[in-house]
Amino acid sequence: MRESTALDQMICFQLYAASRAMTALYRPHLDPHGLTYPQYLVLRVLWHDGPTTVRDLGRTLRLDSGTLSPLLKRLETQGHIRRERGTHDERTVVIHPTATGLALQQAVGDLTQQLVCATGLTLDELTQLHHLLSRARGRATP
Amino acid sequence: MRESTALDQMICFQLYAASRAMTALYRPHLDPHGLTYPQYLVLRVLWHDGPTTVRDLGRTLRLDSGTLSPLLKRLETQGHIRRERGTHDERTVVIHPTATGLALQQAVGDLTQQLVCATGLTLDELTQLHHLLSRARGRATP
DNA sequence: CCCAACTTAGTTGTGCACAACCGAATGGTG
DNA sequence: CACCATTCGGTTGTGCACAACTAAGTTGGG
Repeated sequence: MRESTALDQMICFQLYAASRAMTALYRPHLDPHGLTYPQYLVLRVLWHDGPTTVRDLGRTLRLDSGTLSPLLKRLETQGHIRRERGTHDERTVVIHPTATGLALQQAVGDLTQQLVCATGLTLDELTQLHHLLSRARGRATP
Repeated sequence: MRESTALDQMICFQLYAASRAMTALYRPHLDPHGLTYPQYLVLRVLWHDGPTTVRDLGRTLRLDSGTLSPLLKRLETQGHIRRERGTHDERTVVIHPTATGLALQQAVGDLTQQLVCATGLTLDELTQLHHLLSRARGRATP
């Protein structure tokens, strides 16, 4: 089992390094719009799902309020989102994308092709990678 | 190409989420020793390679001095490492593991088995994942 | 030899992540 | 109704990441 030991260690480091490398690939495309990668993820959820509570954003992105609250405050300052108290449950806060927040979807555009090219992986390999990552995360975050 | 678009996006998010899930798996094993995951990575390099310059640590872990300098300062405060100016090139700083730093290798022990179990991936799948992550990162960080 | 270009490590400032905690709102139970 | 555990969003404090900059040391070309 000697290889396994080294391999597992490397997997964890590879994940850590690959994740940072990917966000570095996004950076030059997001920077011109004043966005960070986590902010972009939040906007993607809003573009796809419309107004969303802070709770649901946290569940989707697996981030807690300690991370989301200041991030949302920055997006609000930039005018991309609007906060609104929930009506029937006043504990909740609903995040609405504003017109400028929605416009960003077109402005940022489709980053897919450039990133697929950057990795050099085939569509088949991307599918495999997606499958393995889902499984790896499956038991870890039930 | 509709699937490709969604897939690529998901890959990047999956990497991001999987990486955080993995460090979360390490946390309970490292916390008792007062270590964070990046600190553990630094120590692993020192355990494996012996005294190492800050430059080489950065190259190996793909972290810059802005990240490493304060991290190493904390490891030094904890008594796990010692800094020493390079002799023939006084710009360099060589990081030496101390006795307590080396002892941590035994204290932390082998986290492999528990983490392999946590993911539920087979050895074969781990090998695939390792391969794909290397390739994905390959062109991104030449 | 001398100086300009480069390398190395460190500092500063911003923005995540996450643990720990807080107060307000909610909802079930006696 | 009164009580209390739970949920929700926010704040605080610590530790990465990374861009931009600095200062000290090194090196090669004139």
